Amino acid sequence: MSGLQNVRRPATLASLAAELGVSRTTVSNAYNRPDQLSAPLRTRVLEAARRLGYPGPDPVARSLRTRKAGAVGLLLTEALSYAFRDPAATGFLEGLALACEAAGQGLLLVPVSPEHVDVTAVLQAGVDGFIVYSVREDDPHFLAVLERPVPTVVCDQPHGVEGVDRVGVDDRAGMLCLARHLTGLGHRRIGVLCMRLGAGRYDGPADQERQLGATYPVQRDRLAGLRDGLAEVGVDWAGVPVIERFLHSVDAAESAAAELLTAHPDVSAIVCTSDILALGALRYATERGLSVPEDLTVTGFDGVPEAARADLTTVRQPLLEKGRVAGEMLLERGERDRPRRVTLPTELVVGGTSAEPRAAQRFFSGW
Amino acid sequence: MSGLQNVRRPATLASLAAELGVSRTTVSNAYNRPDQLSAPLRTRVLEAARRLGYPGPDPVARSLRTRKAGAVGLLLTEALSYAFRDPAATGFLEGLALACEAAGQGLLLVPVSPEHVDVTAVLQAGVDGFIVYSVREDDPHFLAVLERPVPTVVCDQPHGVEGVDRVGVDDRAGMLCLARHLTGLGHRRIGVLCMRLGAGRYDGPADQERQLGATYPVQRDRLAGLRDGLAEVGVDWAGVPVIERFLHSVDAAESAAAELLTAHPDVSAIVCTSDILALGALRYATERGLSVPEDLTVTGFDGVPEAARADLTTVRQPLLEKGRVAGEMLLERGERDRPRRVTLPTELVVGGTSAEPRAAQRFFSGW
DNA sequence: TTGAAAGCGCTAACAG
DNA sequence: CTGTTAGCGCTTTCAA
Repeated sequence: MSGLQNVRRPATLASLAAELGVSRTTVSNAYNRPDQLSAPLRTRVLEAARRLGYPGPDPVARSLRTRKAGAVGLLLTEALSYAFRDPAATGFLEGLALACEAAGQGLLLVPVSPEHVDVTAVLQAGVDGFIVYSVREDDPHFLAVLERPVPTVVCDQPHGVEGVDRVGVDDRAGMLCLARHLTGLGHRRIGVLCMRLGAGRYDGPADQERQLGATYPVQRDRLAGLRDGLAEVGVDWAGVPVIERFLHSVDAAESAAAELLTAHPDVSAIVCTSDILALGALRYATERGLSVPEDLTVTGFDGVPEAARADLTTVRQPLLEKGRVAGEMLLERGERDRPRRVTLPTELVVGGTSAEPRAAQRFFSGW
Repeated sequence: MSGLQNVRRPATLASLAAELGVSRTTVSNAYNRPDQLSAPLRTRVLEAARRLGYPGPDPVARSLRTRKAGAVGLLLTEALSYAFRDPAATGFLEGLALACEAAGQGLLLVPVSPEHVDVTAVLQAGVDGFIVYSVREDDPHFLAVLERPVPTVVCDQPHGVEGVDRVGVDDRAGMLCLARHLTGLGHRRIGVLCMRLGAGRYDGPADQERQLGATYPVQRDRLAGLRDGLAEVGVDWAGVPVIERFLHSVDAAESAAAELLTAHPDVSAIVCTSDILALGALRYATERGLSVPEDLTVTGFDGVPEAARADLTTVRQPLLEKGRVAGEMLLERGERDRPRRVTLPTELVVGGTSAEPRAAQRFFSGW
């Protein structure tokens, strides 16, 4: 626990009222309903407040009374600081912040450590609702959020939670589109880099069983979209190597690319389930002396700014928009009869990192 | 009752106690002081809680009673969404988030619109303290923070506020160091791009008067450091053109660079008071067909990741560290006798965007 | 080990 | 326009 100590509160609404010889209501009204008292009296109250160093009604006491906290809680699957590091998260959060701003609501980043499961922070958060960003289906923090009697909006994952609104994109369709782009170019020998598929720390090849057991629907769907696309040209998914990384970072992806190409030197394209992973694959290619796209095609997913700068072939999703919609869904007043599901469109962005495979690679295409 | 998701609070501590036929204290203890009651009784309480859908003590009521909110407020000078867009802010926030995480404290982003001044959000925030990130000296939101009877830590600016801790870097010394690097290379005709200097929206040249009246100490100091460095080689500051931009973006900086070079085509170096501005200057140079550093030297300040990627000559400051220190200063237990001032070191990073000016440019150096 | 009592600081009817 | 009356839901001495 931190030792953050509040400085002693100098004055309260009651003490101010006593000082002035008026009722507490009057002081309260001076702040909350200026039209309920005479202007001169109000001025007198406010002036006395300044003199006594009274900063206005205590926010927590007001929240208790009015039953609203004026803030939205944000639950991330990762450590809090991740929010500021992953560009896809950053884009989402910028949109969310925009929505909060517009509604005059605060945004409370709830501190959860992915290491020690500790739900108290979720239970402790003084918020009017939660935004849950891309967490595992069985995340205990998420389960705690569901306990709280406040509205919740999920972004991306998990899917289909009863009574909870959700905004996301069609990951499967997006990836299918990308897959067709690659098969159209002639790629048949494809390797995959994906993000974590389950709760435990695991780095390495993800076999079919592991893929099917994934508790991250987004990853599951992106892989499924690729599988669909490859199936269309007769490529058996069982033969497609998938390398998984627990950490979502460029460094981790670089090692994953190394692992993939060492075990399968004949792949002509590396499909990554995120742009960050693709950036790692690109870096590995550069260090290995492979030129992209001549020697190797690399693709991503998300469409983050860094990807655009690297001219990456990817599937772009409207990150900022997704954040804004999530915020609006939560903050929108009015009755919701039933949970809403919003799916935003994706767009294939063909950059300079994908091209036809070399003739030699195509030659062996009956993989 | 499918009290799954909606706004109605299903049960309270009191109702649970009544249901079980025990006192409220006992239920409270079951959550907060497990050692104060028998294990079986505690189990009975917790089980009943689950059955009745009681999510544990209401956080707001608890906060009122215990006088701690479990969260830290963050005040930014800009719109909330800016926090996720400016890489310097992002680095700071990542560090701050790390500190909050470690202390189990939430981080509440306080919604302030730079347009309409509305202090209510600051007064409304249920937090145990504030971090103020780089705001104007006379920012009304900041003044409201000072009213609140909670500890406050300022990052960067404003300077020297009574009774308030501060963490920052020595902007003036950092810029002096950079200035010497440039004068050492032989630059004498220097133009400057700087961030906003005052409250009002202004874009254009900033004369000496405007510079002196700046309400952003960081900008003031960075300019002063440059002035000092130029004075050492006899360059009169009065002749150094400074172009100011209200918006801190690459686009804005690009137009500022255009403005500068149009009015002063003979400058051999553009010194920018931030990396973002420098990135804009670089872009302008590229579009104009100028090669950097052959035709033009460009420098930044901050040392954000994007700057490193662009191999920018800049002054690096420990952004993440700054955030962490700010958080720790606020959350640290123990009495503080007097306000603490922490100044973190800066480091000159010589990249590929600075070099000796062309001979022709040097020729006119008696500017 | 448990309970009774006393508020934390404020807002919202409802009267006057 | 102003005051009176009730709590919001919880924690915390202090006794039993």
